[in-house]
Amino acid sequence: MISQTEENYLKALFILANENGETGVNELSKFLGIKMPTVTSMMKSLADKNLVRYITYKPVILTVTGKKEAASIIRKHRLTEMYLVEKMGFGWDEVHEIAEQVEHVKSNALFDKMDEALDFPKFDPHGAPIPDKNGKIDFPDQRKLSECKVGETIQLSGVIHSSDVFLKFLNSKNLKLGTILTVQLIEAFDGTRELSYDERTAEILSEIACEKLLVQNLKHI
Amino acid sequence: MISQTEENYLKALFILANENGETGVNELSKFLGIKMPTVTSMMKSLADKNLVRYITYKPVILTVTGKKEAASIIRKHRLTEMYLVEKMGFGWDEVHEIAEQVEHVKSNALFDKMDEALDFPKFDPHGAPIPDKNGKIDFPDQRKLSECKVGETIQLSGVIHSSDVFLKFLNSKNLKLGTILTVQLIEAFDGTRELSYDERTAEILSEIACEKLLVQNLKHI
DNA sequence: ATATAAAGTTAGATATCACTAACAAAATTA
DNA sequence: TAATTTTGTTAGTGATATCTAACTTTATAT
Ligand SMILES: [Mn+2]
Ligand SMILES: [Mn+2]
Ligand SMILES: [Mn+2]
Ligand SMILES: [Mn+2]
Repeated sequence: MISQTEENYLKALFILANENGETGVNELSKFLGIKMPTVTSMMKSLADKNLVRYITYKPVILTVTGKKEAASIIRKHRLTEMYLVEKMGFGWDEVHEIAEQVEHVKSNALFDKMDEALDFPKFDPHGAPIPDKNGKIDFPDQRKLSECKVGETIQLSGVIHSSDVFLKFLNSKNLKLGTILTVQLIEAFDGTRELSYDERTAEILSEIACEKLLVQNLKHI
Repeated sequence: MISQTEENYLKALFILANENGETGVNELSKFLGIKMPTVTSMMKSLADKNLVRYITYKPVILTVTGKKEAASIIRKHRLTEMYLVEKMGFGWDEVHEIAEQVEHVKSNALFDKMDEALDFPKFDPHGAPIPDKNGKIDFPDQRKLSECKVGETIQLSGVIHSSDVFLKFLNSKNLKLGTILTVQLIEAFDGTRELSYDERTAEILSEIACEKLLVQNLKHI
């Protein structure tokens, strides 16, 4: 049995993994808000359970089993968020904390029912891909809005690390997933962007905000 | 903050409370499947938090705060069961274990949404009353089927301590909440009942089963 | 190359929640 | 009333998950 605490570590490792699938103890510690010695000892115990590969002073890597477990929890989290938004009338800024708890419920049936009721969604309300039952994730062709050039027209398709403060800010600008944007201007001095979308012709967004927004090219018919 | 573990103790105390609101440590221990010394020490710690009144060798009583907390958890449990059955297509024999976990989710909004979606139900799928937000429970006028006399016609309105085995057994007999029953015969020897309902004229039910079924008088128009 | 900073570990403490073994009180039976 | 059973407590142990303080290793900067 994997405890709720362990599940949160596995999920974090999955999310933080770099290109090599590695995560430093310090990074993990900061992300979870748990002190490094606690993380170190948890890594030892996860290694004993064959969920991570861990050598002292080296970054941590999820095993195949660990990766599968992590993906399963992320799947539950994202299905829950989608269900709360689509079927229960929550806003996208209200669901993360609830999903953080519901993701630990031991019941495949519950999440299968959500999946079915939602007609097997591929993305959560923040545009993050939902892993399938085998833990496979279908990453869409996204880049950051901050990487787009002046004149480009793209579609908002995701938000990174969606804090409710940021999501409420997007609400106030009427920015939603699916919104089609054109980059009108990039301020050379501080990277501030001027964007047009809907009826808005010159909405201003800081570079920091643009780094948290994911976009895709428009789909042609 | 009340932990998940503590919540389960409070809920049990609420359910087991006798006429005086008391529960013995032994009874609690058996109900929760936790050894008595553990229960004793938990009672001390709940008393420190002012959730129970506890004097050594005396039965335990919930304080007003404790009772309120317990009712709130029971409310969450029963709303969840109702939501799973009514909105997600689960059977009444499949929801208890899931609700046992979901009841601990810290989010008033989640349960308020369920309540609203269900149009503020008064009973759960097993006929148990759902406490209101203030913890008040509206007990219906129920008695056990085993207490009914030959010739009485009543309506099935609840099941006691609903294990999935028992519920599946009721499914197999096509017994549901709302079913109208007539007691045709009570076997003097062992208390076995012969019942008629729907198109069935002589369905046999053991006394043990009848003790687990709650009925009410038919409502007149 | 050395000093400093950052990252990571070890050791030891604490809280929570469980257990067994041994004992004590209360209730029941003889 | 005395013996026995049931109920309940105390004491001591262990697992899990957290922390702080002190130390070590690795990486970075001078
Ligand atoms: Mn989330
Ligand atoms: Mn979580
Ligand atoms: Mn239940
Ligand atoms: Mn529970």
